[in-house]
Amino acid sequence: MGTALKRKAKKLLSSVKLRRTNPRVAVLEVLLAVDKPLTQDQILTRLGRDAPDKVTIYRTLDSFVRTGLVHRAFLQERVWHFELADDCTEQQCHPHFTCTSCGDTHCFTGVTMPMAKSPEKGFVIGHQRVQLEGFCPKCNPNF
Amino acid sequence: MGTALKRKAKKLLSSVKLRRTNPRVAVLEVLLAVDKPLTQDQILTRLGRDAPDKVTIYRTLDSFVRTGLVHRAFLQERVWHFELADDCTEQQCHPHFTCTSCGDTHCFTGVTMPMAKSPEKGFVIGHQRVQLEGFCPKCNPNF
DNA sequence: AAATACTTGCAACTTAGTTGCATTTAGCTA
DNA sequence: TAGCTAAATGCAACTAAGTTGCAAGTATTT
Repeated sequence: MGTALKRKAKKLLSSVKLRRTNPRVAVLEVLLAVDKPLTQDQILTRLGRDAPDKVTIYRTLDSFVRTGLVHRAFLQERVWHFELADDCTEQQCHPHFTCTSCGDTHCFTGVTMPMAKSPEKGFVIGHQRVQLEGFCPKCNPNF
Repeated sequence: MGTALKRKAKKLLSSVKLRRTNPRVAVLEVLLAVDKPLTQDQILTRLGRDAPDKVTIYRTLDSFVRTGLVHRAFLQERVWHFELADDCTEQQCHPHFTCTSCGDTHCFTGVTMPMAKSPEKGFVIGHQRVQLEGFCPKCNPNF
């Protein structure tokens, strides 16, 4: 893990007043390095040999979500995906694309979607999530 | 359960060449009556006293999804929601709204969203899903 | 009405997430 | 810098929703 990432991770932790523990720095480093939504299990795998307990990762991510450092991006196949919350507005994140062939997920960061409008009075739309499915370039047969 | 619904359910079953069994008719009746996404558990509850086994409901819904009668609308809190597939296009369904206060889900059937555009060559977007969160009229404090 | 392939129900399993509790540790204070 | 204390960790055990295997039952076909 690069030292620059480590430094960035530590800075982020103190910015939200979370204790700078090894598991937290490690998990945050992974998310900073990858910069796309990962499941807890994927994070665990990437931490490799000396990864903390899965419960620690669970609670670590929970603390990140509580402090707004990280978003629960979406639930796919009964698994939460987590990603850094940096470029998301209050109302919506960028769309997420999942390849139905290889299962890989990509952030469509540059793509903006208009907010849906309530069909009738009384509904307050606080947050909008857009999920896309299809083939990624790697799995696209005519590409 | 109304006899009209039952008749409609039976007709739908034969239209997709599925055997007309009691559990299937019952589950389909529930979905026809409610006309919004329900979880397997919600369906089980609505069937009440003489509901079939939860595994039967699981497999029943599976057969409905296979034949295109029903959509898996989305996964919320690790639970699939199922709804009739009638008014959905190939590319997208209507947006779904979930109240963060009472947890109730509504279909925004009248609301259309533009399809997201791929940010780079090679991605094929086959399906788009839009999820909304906020307060429903019942839970909206200023309504 | 009999044959048969499809359905059902039960039990047991899987997986991701979650909780309780004893132990350890980061960051504060003296 | 040592000691204190609240916060964080790891282990084990639990939960919920979905899933599979298999024997028994049933809808459709002939």
